[in-house]
Amino acid sequence: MEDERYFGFLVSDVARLLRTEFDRRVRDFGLTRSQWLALTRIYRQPGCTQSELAETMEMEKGSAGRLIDRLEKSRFVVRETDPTDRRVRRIHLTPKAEAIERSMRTIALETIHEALSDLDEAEHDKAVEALITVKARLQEMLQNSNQTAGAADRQMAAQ
Amino acid sequence: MEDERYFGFLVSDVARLLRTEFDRRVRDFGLTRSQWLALTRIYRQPGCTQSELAETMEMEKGSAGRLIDRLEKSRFVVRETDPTDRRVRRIHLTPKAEAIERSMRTIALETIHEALSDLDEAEHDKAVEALITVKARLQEMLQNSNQTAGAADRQMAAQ
DNA sequence: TGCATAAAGTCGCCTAGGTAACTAATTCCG
DNA sequence: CGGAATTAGTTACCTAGGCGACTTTATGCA
Repeated sequence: MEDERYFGFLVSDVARLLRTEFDRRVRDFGLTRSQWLALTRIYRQPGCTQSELAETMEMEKGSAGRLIDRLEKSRFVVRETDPTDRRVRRIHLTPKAEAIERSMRTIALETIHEALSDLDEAEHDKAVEALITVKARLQEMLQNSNQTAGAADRQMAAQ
Repeated sequence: MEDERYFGFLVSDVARLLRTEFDRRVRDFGLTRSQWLALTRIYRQPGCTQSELAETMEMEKGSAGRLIDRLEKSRFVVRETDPTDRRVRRIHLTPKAEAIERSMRTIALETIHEALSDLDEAEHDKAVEALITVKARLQEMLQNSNQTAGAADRQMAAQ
């Protein structure tokens, strides 16, 4: 099938395979790739709010909230209330999470290193550049379709 | 955050953004990117079995089965029994699905074209080559981790 | 000050996909 | 031939993530 060469298919396939492989390698740690991604973000931004986390992970706050639910249930994070703003819940890692942060990062680096082992440095750099370019364009596209949706809403509401 | 440059994060982000944008554009058609991907496969392989579809889509047969459930509920495909093997269910597109096949493909091409519009042809080709390479490596890695780990494997392989 | 608007989270509903256990049908082989 | 192993599919349970409605709390402005 010649659309094995289509960028859209390829990038989705690679993302899925990467996630599956990584999840297999870390299953014994009791968390998943998404959860680990969240942990690394919280690790570098301790006490962040859920909305901030959603922002840096580029996902909906509902999805981020549920991710945190699971992390909290597994005792990797705790939610703390903010004394100055009773809406927000600040996220902190537990010692348990901090203890495995390094091992998880090692596994992540090993996994990606192995996955990329057939690329030389120039090919890798080119691919990263291309992905950054495409990602930026997609973010613009999504922002636009968000705006048009919002504009339509406002029109509807005005009537 | 400097890991915006990490291949693993980038490829996942691009895949997710692409899926979200495409899903937004085709929502009015009543299906999703995954469902459309399945339709294109069935279009070129009418009467395929669910296992064959799972194979070409590189997913578990359980996931493929549920995808077909939804497509069947929306009247895009029908399951037919095979007279020579009562286990299998052969999938066919309905006229409704065939009618929108072309429009969906157009939207897919437009979406990916727009997403890639900041890459020149050489950059695009390089990126596709890199993704093909990485995908092949990941498939090998997954195949290996599928095999039950341990010395038994190496014994098997040695024979 | 008071009210409208915006922001932070939560929840319900949806699709998507993996894993594992299970049934039914078929094939393989002694 | 008959029993074991394989294959096709379904199902239950899990995580992940989008979308929208909703509540609670803050903020901004007349």
